[in-house]
Amino acid sequence: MRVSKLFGKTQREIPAEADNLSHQLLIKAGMIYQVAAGIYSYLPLAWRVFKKIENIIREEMDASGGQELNMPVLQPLELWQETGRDLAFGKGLFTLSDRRERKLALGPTHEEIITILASRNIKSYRDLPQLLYQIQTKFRDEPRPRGGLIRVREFSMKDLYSFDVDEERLDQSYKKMLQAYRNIYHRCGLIARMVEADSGAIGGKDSHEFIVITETGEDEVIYCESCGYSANVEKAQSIKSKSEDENPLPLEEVSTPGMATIEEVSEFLKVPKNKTLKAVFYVTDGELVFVVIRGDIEVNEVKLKNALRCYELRLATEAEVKEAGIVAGSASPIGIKGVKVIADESITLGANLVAGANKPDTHIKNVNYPRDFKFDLMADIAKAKAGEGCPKCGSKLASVGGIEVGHTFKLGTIFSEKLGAFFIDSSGASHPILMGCYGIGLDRLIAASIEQNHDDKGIIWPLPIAPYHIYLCPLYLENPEVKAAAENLYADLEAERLEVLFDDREESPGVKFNDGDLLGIPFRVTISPRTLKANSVEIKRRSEKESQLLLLDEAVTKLKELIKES
RNA sequence: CGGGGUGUAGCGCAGUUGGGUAGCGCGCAGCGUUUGGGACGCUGAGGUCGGAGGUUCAAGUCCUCUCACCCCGACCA
Repeated sequence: MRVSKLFGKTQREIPAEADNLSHQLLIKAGMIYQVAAGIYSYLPLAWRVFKKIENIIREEMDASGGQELNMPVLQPLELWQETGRDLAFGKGLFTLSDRRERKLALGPTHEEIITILASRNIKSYRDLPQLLYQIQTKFRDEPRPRGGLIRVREFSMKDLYSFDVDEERLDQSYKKMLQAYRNIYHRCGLIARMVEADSGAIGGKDSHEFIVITETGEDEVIYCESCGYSANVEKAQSIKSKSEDENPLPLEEVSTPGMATIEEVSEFLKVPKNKTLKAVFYVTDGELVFVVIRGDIEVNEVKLKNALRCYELRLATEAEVKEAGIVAGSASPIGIKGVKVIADESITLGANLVAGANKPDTHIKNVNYPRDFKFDLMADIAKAKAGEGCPKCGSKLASVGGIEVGHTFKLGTIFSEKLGAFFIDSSGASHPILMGCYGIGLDRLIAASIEQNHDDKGIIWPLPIAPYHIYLCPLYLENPEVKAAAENLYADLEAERLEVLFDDREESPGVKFNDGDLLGIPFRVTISPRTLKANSVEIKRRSEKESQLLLLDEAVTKLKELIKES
């Protein structure tokens, strides 16, 4: 490909709205163009990267026994109502009506469709196991698209679904996929960390995410250096500090004028935050919920949502709290009525705590559970923090940010039961098929790869996903010798079917070098009067500083070797 | 949806306070001189000032409504 003909221009300045690194570089390199919030066009260079990633994924899926198929984007909304996932996805589901006013959804994922498909085509244990996948466009009306390709509304996902006869076989399929995923990330030049995850709207039991650690990641991983435990913060557990055992003292009301937050109360009463109780109010599917948790711990809303088995969860407004007759700032589980109370397990860690009094400007000292209050449900709804104890080994937990580039779920039988995907075993008995699902976001993989492979000059593509392998960069093209040598070398490289981007523009060396670095092509081949004097070309890896001279005659063979080795 | 911000040439911005000729840099086109890490000179093209309505002799600037985009939070590949 000749740069002079390449569709898409590099930019010297980046649009103000791009503040994420991969987003900035993709735009600066002229690889993507934003059409609307979370909707992008891919220009030829980025599209080549996309297709390479797609092929790597396809190869790995096929190698582990997957069969590729294709399912529709347009899906009847009824199907979603049948599994209740129209509610689970809520507004995230793009919906529309056809000319007969039939409701349709744009598929955000395909468990429903694939399960129906399985129910028609899998009848016997002899038909199992199956690994079925597609690489296809998904639509999700994200509340807030962001970060360029990291979070978009229209994106490409490889989604594979496994079908097995029992848990044990499901585990085997699951393991197979985990290994395929590791291969994929490795081949894309990514270091991805596998962590325990919440299964969210997809549902199911075991779930893992693959997170690429980056500076600008939107996910948080809690992990343990010593035993290797790692989990998304949404799922992570931790051992919280416990205050010293004390004998319960009698309740005592204290005046706390104007003190509403835990900080204020703890400061005012000279009591550490972990010896206070905090009240937090949520509204879930229309109902007010009172959450009690130790003052120094934050509520993990994902865990809370799971504990309540609800679709919608949000913090209650002040008005809603007031309307329920609760005194914000001094709310207390003691003597509260008419509200569902959820307690975090942390309330058992410590004695003689400070809680609200359900009276303005008043708190109560020496509150002890179970002596002083009751609740409707106790669960682990605490957010884990770095510095707390590892749930597996007790060592100190740490935290890092990253981008989720893959998610796997053991679905079990939730979909097969709802949608009637059963098989007959060898004894003639009918069972629901055990399912798993496994997703990788391709667009995000591109973004993550840039986040992990770049320098201040631009992108450094790992060879397997680079749009081209060689940046052929002649200097002083108006010099006939340079011109002839460059054209010849270009023709020879093309003849060997090497992937060459030929910068045939009459630009200054600085412009060419900078563009080459920005585009991140792995090998740069420079030809100039200087190199020709030695009858040679200069070769430089994008990832390294040093360059080397190669004889012109040997250049093609040598480059071929270098690319093969990489 | 809650909070914050921005819309003026392809990109980055000034001009809005105090209404009166549409500006700068980069990029783009032509010519010339340069050029081993984003060169310089000259000439030129490019604008519904996000949109609609209003006030005014006159609106990029004032008023009303509206749309889009970005950032922080709830969502997730």
